[in-house]
Amino acid sequence: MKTAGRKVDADEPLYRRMRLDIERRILSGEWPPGHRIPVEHEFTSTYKCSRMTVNKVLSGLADAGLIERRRRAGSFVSAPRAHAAVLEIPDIQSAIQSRGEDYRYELLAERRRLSTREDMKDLLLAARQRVIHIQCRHFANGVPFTIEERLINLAEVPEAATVDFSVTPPGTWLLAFVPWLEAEHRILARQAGQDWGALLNLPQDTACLVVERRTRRTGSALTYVRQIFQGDRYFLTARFAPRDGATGQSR
Amino acid sequence: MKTAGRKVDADEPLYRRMRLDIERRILSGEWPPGHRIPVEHEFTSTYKCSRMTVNKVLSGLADAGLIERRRRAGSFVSAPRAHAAVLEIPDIQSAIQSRGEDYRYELLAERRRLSTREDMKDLLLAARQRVIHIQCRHFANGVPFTIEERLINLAEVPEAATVDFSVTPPGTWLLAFVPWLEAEHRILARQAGQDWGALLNLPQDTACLVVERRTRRTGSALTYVRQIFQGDRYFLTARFAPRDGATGQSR
DNA sequence: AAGTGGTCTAGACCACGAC
DNA sequence: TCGTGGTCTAGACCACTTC
Repeated sequence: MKTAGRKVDADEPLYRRMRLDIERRILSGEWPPGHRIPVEHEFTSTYKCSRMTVNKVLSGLADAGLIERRRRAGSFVSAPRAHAAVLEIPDIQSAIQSRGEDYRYELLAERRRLSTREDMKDLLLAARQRVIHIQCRHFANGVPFTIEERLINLAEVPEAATVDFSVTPPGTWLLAFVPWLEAEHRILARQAGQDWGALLNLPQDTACLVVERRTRRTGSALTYVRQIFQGDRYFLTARFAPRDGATGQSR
Repeated sequence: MKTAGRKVDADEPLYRRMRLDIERRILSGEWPPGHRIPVEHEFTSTYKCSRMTVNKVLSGLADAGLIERRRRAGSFVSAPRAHAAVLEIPDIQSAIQSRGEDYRYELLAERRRLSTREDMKDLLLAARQRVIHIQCRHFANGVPFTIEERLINLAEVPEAATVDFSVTPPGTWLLAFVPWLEAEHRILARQAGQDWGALLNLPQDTACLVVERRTRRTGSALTYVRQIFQGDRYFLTARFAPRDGATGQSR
């Protein structure tokens, strides 16, 4: 075992150059969907490296969905999966402040109660639980930016009972307090109507963007939130790169 | 080098069990954000395996954004990044048909022209190019489902000049023809207005969901599309799982 | 200076599945 | 059957960064 160590060929690790090479071939269409790419052994010759290194690259491409690997058959360029995009839905407070705007928060209503039938559906509850129901409003530069309606499941997040939500926005508190969750989102458009119009200071027929999110660990949801934005004042952006991007910009 | 080969401990490869173990600790809050997790060498003892195997797991967690790794300092649980979600934006035709509904397509207008100033912005063109401008409509069970306005950059996709878009929906053709692209999405809400209302058979003030997408390889865009949906008839769903999900459901 | 992760090797055995 | 990928080892040297 003489070994490694020669490394630095161009300051860029071998596996990354290999990965980019292959991605380029796929993205350029040189290797179209369905194309069988070289087997691992061929890559070890081409790049003069061990099979482990090749395997790391090809496994990564398979994880990213760019190729599919089948034993005995080989590795094939995948067909693009419609359009998958990574959507970043930021904390409202951070979003407003990061744009250099002044942030203000207002609690409109807070009720603690036993879950209604609808609450149970929103929170995926199997039985009645105590919940907190919050309605609040976020301002950017003094103008209503979004209204928020939120349920917090006290069975899953008992600490929420001790928080003063007249001061602390529930989203900000939850994000800081509860680590790493799964979330399901639903995005739709709806007319403001009387309630939303009054709260967002908009004509009743204005189109609003509605983002609903259910946040959970495994079973019941911890919280359910519906945020309403003026439709053309706020928008979501999403980006898809064949990975390296979705994987978290990396590098 | 005696070796490997003992493998099958529980039908589940070691690296996956290790990965799930660590994810569980992070998701449950046992290892909260900022927590320093054991160093690679400790894991080799715990799991009685080589450092490569541990490294594969921890590197994967770092790619997924669950931990951050710093030389000499160690590996730390990340703070959750707002809410990242994987948004699937399907091909219209597939989406309608996969719900068992009847799909119909109608070309409203097609023009071939030199890019206008606005086209250049939408397609990120540096110079004037020939483009195809298409307006079309998709029906589900005979009812207008979405209207679409699309630009195709003939400099990047010359083959589009030969396609009969009165028969083939441009999105379907592009998805099948052009492999693996990057895409940027913008999602917003807007009132129907006169044009959209007439085409979607809606009152003018109806809230519509607007999805704009620019698809590119590296430089200029290949195509730019704006799709308009009745706001409460269609919605987007997105899901975030701390990976394994975004990485492509895998498994 | 020393501990940590980053990368890599040259093997190994296994399981799957196309042939 | 046997080529392919799947997983794993027991080392190695390096680079970085904190101590």
